[in-house]
Amino acid sequence: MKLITKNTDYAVRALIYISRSGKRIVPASELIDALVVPRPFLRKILQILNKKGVLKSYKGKSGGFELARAAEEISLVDLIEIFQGQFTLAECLFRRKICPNTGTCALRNSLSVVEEKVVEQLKPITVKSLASFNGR
Amino acid sequence: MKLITKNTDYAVRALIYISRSGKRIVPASELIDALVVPRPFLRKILQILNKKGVLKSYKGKSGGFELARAAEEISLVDLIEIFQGQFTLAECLFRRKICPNTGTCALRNSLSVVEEKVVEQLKPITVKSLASFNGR
DNA sequence: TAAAATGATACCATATTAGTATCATTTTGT
DNA sequence: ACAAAATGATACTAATATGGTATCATTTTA
Repeated sequence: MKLITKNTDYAVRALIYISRSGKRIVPASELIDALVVPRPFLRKILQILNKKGVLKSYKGKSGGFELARAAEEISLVDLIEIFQGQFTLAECLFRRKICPNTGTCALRNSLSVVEEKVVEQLKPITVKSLASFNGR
Repeated sequence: MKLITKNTDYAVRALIYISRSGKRIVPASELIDALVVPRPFLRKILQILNKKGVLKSYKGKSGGFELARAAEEISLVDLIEIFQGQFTLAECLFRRKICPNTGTCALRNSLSVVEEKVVEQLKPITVKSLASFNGR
């Protein structure tokens, strides 16, 4: 199972790049060149990040994108939830009357704990921490 | 994002049922009745569990399935890896020359730590622990 | 005022997940 | 012996999610 899809992956890379570039407004074209990512796909991703309040966009000639909030306020969980949806367990299928032990499903209960732990692990991973990871 | 797909989900339920039934050999038909799960889908799942050494099958008239190992030796990670593949990060796309910071990718490094933690969380969740969860 | 940017949106291709269908083979209870 | 009750093997279909394209409209500013 994949923890991260390409949407999220590209989003992270783009955000790291923007973060490292200082407070500049970075146009999509520059990101596409730097990251070697398919143009229309990245453009779509940037638009979503804009709508979700992660990036702020500027139209027009010397427009582009900047971080809408501080790099340390953008966590990996945020991005995963934007592109891959909220963490969920298996759908517990009550409609189909599964779960003979009505009410308290063993699997459900165990997984919701795991879920919390996963989020807890991912939360401190931010654009800031990733950007400053290796000097470069 | 979904931590568990239906394959895994049904597999878990089936294993719990078999575990609770004592050391009996349980036929697929009984599982299908009890769990209200689509017959050919569950049959396929059971066959996979047999091939992977989680269940042991018995053909013929009063045949069926029993656990191939102790319930406490069957962990949720095993099942997830059988039906959803090994935990992986995003593919890091070296072929396409992404990752300007060659060698040590910030995202990759951070995620492999997370990955280990997730597995660590899932490991103690076994068929045994799930089966004995709520008395019934 | 044209160039360089983003916004909106609709579309397509592929992979994964979920589920179905069919027939062969084995075993065993009567 | 043999039919019934089980699993094995395998091929197919449907739905959804993922990954990616393409096009045109709108905005801004050098």
